[in-house]
Amino acid sequence: MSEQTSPQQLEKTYNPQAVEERWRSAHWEALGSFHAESSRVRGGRTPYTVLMPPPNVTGSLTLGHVLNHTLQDIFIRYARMNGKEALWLPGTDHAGIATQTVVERKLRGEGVTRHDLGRKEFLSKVWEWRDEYGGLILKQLRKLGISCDWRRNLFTMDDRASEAVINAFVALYREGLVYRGTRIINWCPVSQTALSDEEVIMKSRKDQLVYVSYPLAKDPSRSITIATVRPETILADVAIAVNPNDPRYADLVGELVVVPVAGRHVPVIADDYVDIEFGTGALKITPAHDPNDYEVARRHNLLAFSVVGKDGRMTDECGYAGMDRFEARKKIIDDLEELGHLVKVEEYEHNVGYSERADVVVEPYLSEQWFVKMKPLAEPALKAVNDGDIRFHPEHWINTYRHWMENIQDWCISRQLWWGHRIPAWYDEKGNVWVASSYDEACHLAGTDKLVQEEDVLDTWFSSWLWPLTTLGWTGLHSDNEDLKAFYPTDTLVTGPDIIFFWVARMIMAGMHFRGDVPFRDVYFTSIIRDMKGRKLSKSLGNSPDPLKVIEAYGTDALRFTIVYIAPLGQDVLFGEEKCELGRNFATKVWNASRFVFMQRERHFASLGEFADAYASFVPERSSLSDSGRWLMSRYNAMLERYHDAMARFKVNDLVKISHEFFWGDYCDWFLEALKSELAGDATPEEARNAVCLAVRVLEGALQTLHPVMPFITDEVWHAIVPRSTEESISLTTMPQADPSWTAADAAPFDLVRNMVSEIRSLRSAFNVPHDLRAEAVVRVASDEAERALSSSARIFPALTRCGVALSRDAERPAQSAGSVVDGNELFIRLEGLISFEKEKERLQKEISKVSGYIASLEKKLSNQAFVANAPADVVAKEHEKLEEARSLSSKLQDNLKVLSQ
RNA sequence: GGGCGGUUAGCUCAGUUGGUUAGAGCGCUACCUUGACACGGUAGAGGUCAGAAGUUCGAAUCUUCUACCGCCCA
Repeated sequence: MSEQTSPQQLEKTYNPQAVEERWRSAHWEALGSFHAESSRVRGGRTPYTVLMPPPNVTGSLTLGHVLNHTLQDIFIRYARMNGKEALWLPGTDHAGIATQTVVERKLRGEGVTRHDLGRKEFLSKVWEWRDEYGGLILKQLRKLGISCDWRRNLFTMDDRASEAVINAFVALYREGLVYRGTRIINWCPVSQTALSDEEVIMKSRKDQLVYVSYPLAKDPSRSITIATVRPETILADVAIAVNPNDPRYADLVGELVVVPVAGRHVPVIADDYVDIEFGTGALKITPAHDPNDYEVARRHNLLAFSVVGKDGRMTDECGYAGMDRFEARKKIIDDLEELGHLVKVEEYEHNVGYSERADVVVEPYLSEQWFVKMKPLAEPALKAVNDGDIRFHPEHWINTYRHWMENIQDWCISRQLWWGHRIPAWYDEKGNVWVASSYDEACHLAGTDKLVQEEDVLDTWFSSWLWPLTTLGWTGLHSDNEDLKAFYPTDTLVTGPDIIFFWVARMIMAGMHFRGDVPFRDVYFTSIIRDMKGRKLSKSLGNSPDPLKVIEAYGTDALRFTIVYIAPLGQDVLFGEEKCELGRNFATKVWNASRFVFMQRERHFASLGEFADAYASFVPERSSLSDSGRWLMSRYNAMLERYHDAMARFKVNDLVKISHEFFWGDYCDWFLEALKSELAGDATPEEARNAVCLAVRVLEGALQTLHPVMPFITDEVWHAIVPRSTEESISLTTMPQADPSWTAADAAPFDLVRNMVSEIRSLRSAFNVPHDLRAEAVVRVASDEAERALSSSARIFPALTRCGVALSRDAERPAQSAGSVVDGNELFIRLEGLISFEKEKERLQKEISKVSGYIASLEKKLSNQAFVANAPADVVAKEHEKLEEARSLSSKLQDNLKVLSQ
């Protein structure tokens, strides 16, 4: 046990770097403060688990990560401070294509390809790379001060996770949910691998729509014209299709036409798939290069063959072989023209699929791949969300989810890469496939050891979809352990809506299928961060600030606070580095206010020990508090109620605003300002100490509510409240709860004082009273309560308004004064030599006409029988009340005006 | 083509189940270095809530249509 305590005096200026260094993750990691244990759940504590979306191991920290992980940290710290056994599971993702690309690029710099090295050697190079650079993102995340259980850090290629992947694959295969088949898949010619539909991004692209005529074999004078955006694939045509209901081509169905350039004869077929409206109504059928054509060809028993290779170059026998597909496109248009087959060319804008990683046009490619049959998995996953077992925030994402689930396509999971989980399938000499968890098992099944393993690896998402299971130690169908029992299902998943299909939907499927229960209860979809012009952040635009530089300039707390403050649930956010001034300014405010409170503590207590004793036994009670103290307790408890409510509704953004507003607006601007004059006045030592204890108590509570957002500064200040060891933490304290016994009635007296202060300040300003001139005010109080409230806070007026305030039940308006009405009490400020009668008349006139307009609208409303008859009684009563007040205000103002006019 | 968002002060956004004289932050204007804080304080200016129609005693809020912007899926 360390006896070290933190300094009780705060430095004069707030230095975020020093403070944050003191309370870095490393400090808490060494102490194990954020470790969660299943044994404590068994002992009765409620678990709360957050699953970190594993960042890409090649990645470095972006603002997206900052937002996402700050939100997760807020959820987890909030839960921890509410007595839950809070577990945050961190890890990284092996990111097959991205990582392989990075390492291959590095090798290329050394003049080596992965094929030169061979698979085994290459993989060891990738691991070397991972060990050297793969920890970067985690190191950077630690800088954010996030409170994970780092002992449980998992990498998707770790043995435990790999075992789970293999076992899941084998299990699905045996259930008939994984299969191997020949299909048209999305092929990335750059990465040279298959991609799933989700890894293809549709982008608008200007191409040419080329009209080509195909002469009839029996009568070259007649022809049929088709329109295509991919003329280079004409070489692989197997038919021309028309709609059976299209009278234009009815007589041609069954005829043979000659494929231009290629010279082959292909039939004209009739198929419902053809859109009569599009182009000429005749469609070339090229089954190896278009999934729809592939289906048409199957229906008509036509063979498919390909003319574009894996590298995106032509493989035909018509003289284009070796040319890039886009060059071939240009050339064939020229050739068609020369041969007289080109009818016309139109500009044409359409959507084309691009590879997400390599950003090149994806080639629909006919090949044998592994797939997961999705329908049976989708059904329970859809039901879980429809039944509300999983809730989305914001809710509307349910529509997108539902639509995808209802139209789900099989998932292509094989990748022609080396980095990843190699598919556990082996081929014997006859080409039979044996799927098994190990080579030995496969040999046993095959009855031979002459087996060759499948070359392909699995899609990275095939390991990510098991994340809720593998992070808790699941390794296969029947595996179970204490962590799974205690922490599965997890609670809150924070992630971007862009991976709702890739990841969220598939995790739900895997959870339901392999564990029979949802993987999480709530999914919080984060905002997309854009620059100040609303553009997506990207490296190429150079509009992507480096979070680490922002942290250096403003502090981590400031960045965390700012990004959450500006990111409402479900809305995109526009981020500019300078917005962090918001967080920096607030951190400074927290620091300075705390410093002030501690100064008062030093002043009114003989020693820290004496304070600590008094503070330990301090209970804020109405009888011992001033009006401002009671007001503070009322506001504080109202704040707490809204704060917890915001959290329950996943409105993290509101929660931050609520704490911020309370701290700055209520605590600093009013309570501390009032406290200054209370302590400077004739308060007894006991009253003063009581007030200081209250100030510290509410400061401590406010720090607690801010802690999930600003972990560093709150821990620093918290340690200065009373002597506390550096092994203690505000993060391990219990979050204050609202005490409903404090009500608005407790706030009322001081609210009148506040309103009076504001009105006096307004009048001073309206008449340009020099700020250093002390003025005299008279208040004709309207009630005993008002008199009591104003007189008991009388000493704060001079400090806050530079006015002496005299109270009276029957004061006359002093000559040469400005007048106003505050909550029914008449206020006059003597302004000898300053007041312009004309100006005051004008001001009153303006005020009166404003109130008259208001009165008129209320009268109109209340004289409307339909309103009185239909509106709820309390609403009508409220309107009457408003009218009364407005009338009384109006008459007082008019009296004022009359005095001036005499 | 289908779906989902958005349109409120110069800018960025709040506005809970319809019942306010429509709010905040930034920016702007004026004043203020008062022993916590100028990364601060005080006061102020600024909006016919995209447009139209409808429902209602009452619409920024509900319905329909229109326009524009953004995203997702075909």
